[in-house]
Amino acid sequence: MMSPALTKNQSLVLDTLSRADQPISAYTILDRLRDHGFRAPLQVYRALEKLQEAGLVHRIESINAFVACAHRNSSCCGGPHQHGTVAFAICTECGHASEFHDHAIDHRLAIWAGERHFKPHKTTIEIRGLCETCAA
Amino acid sequence: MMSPALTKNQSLVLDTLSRADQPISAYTILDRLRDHGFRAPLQVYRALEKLQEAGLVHRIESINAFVACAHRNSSCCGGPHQHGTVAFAICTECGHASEFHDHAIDHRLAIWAGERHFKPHKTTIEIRGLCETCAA
DNA sequence: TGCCATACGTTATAGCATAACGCAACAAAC
DNA sequence: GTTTGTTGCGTTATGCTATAACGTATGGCA
Repeated sequence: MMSPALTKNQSLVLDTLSRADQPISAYTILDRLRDHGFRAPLQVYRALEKLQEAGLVHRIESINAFVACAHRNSSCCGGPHQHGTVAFAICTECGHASEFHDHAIDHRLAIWAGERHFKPHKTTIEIRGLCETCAA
Repeated sequence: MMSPALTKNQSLVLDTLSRADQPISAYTILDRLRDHGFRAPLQVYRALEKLQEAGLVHRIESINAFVACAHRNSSCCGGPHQHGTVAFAICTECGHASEFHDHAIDHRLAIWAGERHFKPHKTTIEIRGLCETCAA
């Protein structure tokens, strides 16, 4: 379970995501790292791929954006990165995304898959709508 | 709740999706309708937008593809298009997508949203993995 | 008839993602 | 210490996905 240390590019991308207050696109990351020598999209996408594998970054499919894992330093759900499916609630007004986990949902999905002998690899759960502030 | 009849373009797009045995991209739809006079992506996207509003077509976010609603002629879940959130299990090997619904999951998501005063607009649930046939 | 809403067709452009090439750094095997 | 394999890096080019902005056409209705 020992992961290699992050490379320079991977650290830069993760830092950029950590500093963002909402999910941002790969091209936004690229723009924010031009001063650090980034020139091409692949530099971003390659780093993102590794960070996702390490569970440090999540991709939000419905908006083509990326976000640092909100729990990468916590011990919830049995320890870092031991948790189940990641879910997001994304405000379409302010762009903020809340990450959460729900074991009951995981369980229901596991039951559905088990009954049909479907082997899940990656599950996406995303709610788009208005956060409390923006709905008011 | 009376929807206007589909336009010619909308019918062509829906027919194309109904004939496909798996989700297909907007550009694939475009290619399959060139013989019917389609020339530009917007002709497809505009039809897809209306079909989605009518609940006849679903977009699968994780693969940027579209599929005809599997239940558009059924009376499950209290009648046509009265059902809750649509979920998909997509086989990354053969491309097939199974549409399903789970009220328990809907309920859990509703609870999460309610506690945080989040107003859901559209919810995405997608499991990518291997179907029984492809996993064997 | 005039107005309005909706759909349509076209061109252009924006935004997201990967293929394919070669090079560099580093560690394990010999 | 050289070979070899793996991983990451940089660059160019390309492909796929989606929408902006314009004008036209159609049909309902006052």
